[in-house]
Amino acid sequence: MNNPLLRKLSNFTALSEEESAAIDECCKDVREVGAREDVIAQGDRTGGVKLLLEGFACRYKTLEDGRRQIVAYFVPGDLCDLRVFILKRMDHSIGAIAPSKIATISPDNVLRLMHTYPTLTTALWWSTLVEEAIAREWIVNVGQRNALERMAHLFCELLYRYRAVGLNQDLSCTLPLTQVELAETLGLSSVHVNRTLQELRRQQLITLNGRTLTIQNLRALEELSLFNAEYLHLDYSAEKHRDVEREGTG
Amino acid sequence: MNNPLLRKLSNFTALSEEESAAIDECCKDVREVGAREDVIAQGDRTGGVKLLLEGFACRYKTLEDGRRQIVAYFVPGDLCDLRVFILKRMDHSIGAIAPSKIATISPDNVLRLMHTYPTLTTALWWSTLVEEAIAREWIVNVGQRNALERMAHLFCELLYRYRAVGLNQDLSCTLPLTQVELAETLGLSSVHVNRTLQELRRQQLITLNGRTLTIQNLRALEELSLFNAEYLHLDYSAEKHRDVEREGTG
DNA sequence: AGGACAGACTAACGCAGGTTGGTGAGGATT
DNA sequence: AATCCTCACCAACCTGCGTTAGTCTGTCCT
Repeated sequence: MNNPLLRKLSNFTALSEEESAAIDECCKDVREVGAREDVIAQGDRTGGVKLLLEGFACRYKTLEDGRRQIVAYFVPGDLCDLRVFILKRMDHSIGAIAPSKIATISPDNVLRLMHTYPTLTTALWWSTLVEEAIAREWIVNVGQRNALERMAHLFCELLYRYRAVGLNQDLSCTLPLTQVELAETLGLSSVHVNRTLQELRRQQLITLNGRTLTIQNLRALEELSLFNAEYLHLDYSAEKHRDVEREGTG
Repeated sequence: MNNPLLRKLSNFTALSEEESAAIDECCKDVREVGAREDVIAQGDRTGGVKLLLEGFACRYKTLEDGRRQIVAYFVPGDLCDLRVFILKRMDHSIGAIAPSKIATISPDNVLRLMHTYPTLTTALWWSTLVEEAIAREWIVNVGQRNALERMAHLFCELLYRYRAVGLNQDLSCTLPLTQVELAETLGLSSVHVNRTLQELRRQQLITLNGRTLTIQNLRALEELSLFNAEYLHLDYSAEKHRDVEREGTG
């Protein structure tokens, strides 16, 4: 199973061979996108659903005066909203941050998939509900947390999301963002992002080398940022773990 | 048509008598909720879909240390997410701000509605896509705009949303929020909300009496806040207007 | 009538984070 | 090898907003 979407959905429910194959079959239309290249631009007519297979991308909105806010990250396995084709135009852009591979799934294929496989439908809805929950948490992040907490929270979220698709290395993951992009994500200036990163390193919570983020002390980072993973709704994998524990003790 | 959901959906597409009746039929289970009363609390098991018929409500998240962030408003006609029942637990709360009437639609009814009426399905998906777009815009709001712009933007959004369900009076609408709640929405302190409201009044952009917000100069308020209504995706009603214009001139 | 309380509003002060204007290292281009 | 970029990083200064600690008004109790 090298399709990250399948790995992601396995956090919600078990999928049959047939269902997995059906999804795989829909991910044949793959495009490579360079770093800092737009996948879809604000104002474009909405096309098919996009699935990030490899790389790193983001949703962002640009204000008329040039200020830019990144409103979501895409890690491999993330879909842009399943029903975008209902809307006429994109109200935001999607851009690659690292070089990426992106599959386009046609509306027809989405509808056919969901019509044929009820389990899959539920699993796909789950993934979009999680995406919405993340958006809400980001509002909390910029609205209530200070710079240090914000950044810590973002790093916790990233690690959990990479874990969910098996793309972490223990407590490390790739972080292909520049400090300016981090600033545009967190609603801070790039100078202050720099200061804040230094503070997180000074407190021995993280290290950064090159494009790799390593979390030194996840527990402490979670406490600092008041991180609560419930909003990621990784219930099934949690249950699996509990089941394994029960089997072990019972 | 006194069901505000129907008025709202009419911004996206025309609905038949039968479709309208089918929705009405699903909104029989109505509950009255007092001001500042929770409808659903964080951690609750997810039940049916909620529809606000009258009043004003919000989604909010509370951090462990007590900080609270309001992440969405509900005006009449707004649904809480159509597929919540897929998730096990609520990761946030929904609370009434003004005394409200709330209909609960069972998962069965949602699924049946969507199975029977394709047009309705699309219209309902549209409404949830708009909800997500609003959440993204709120991230931009707290991330990029300063206090004055933030509040101006919020007021513009509220007016457009009230208009979409015909509950505005020209440039006025109800604003049942306290300054503390506004602060929790905008990621500001209540003191600064007070200062900012005064500044908006000083610039003759708005007036407030009692629970009524009146926008004195919508154009200026939109320019100040870099407001762009596209994210509300009120396409169909815009098209209707264009059609009327064409009919008039052609 | 009088007390209690919620909510709008104010003043004074402090600080988190923004702004400006840098340096310096590394990588790509010519 | 010289030039150009991009990006991390730094110092000094400034300001928007938060914090604290109020007052005042209207409304609901009793």
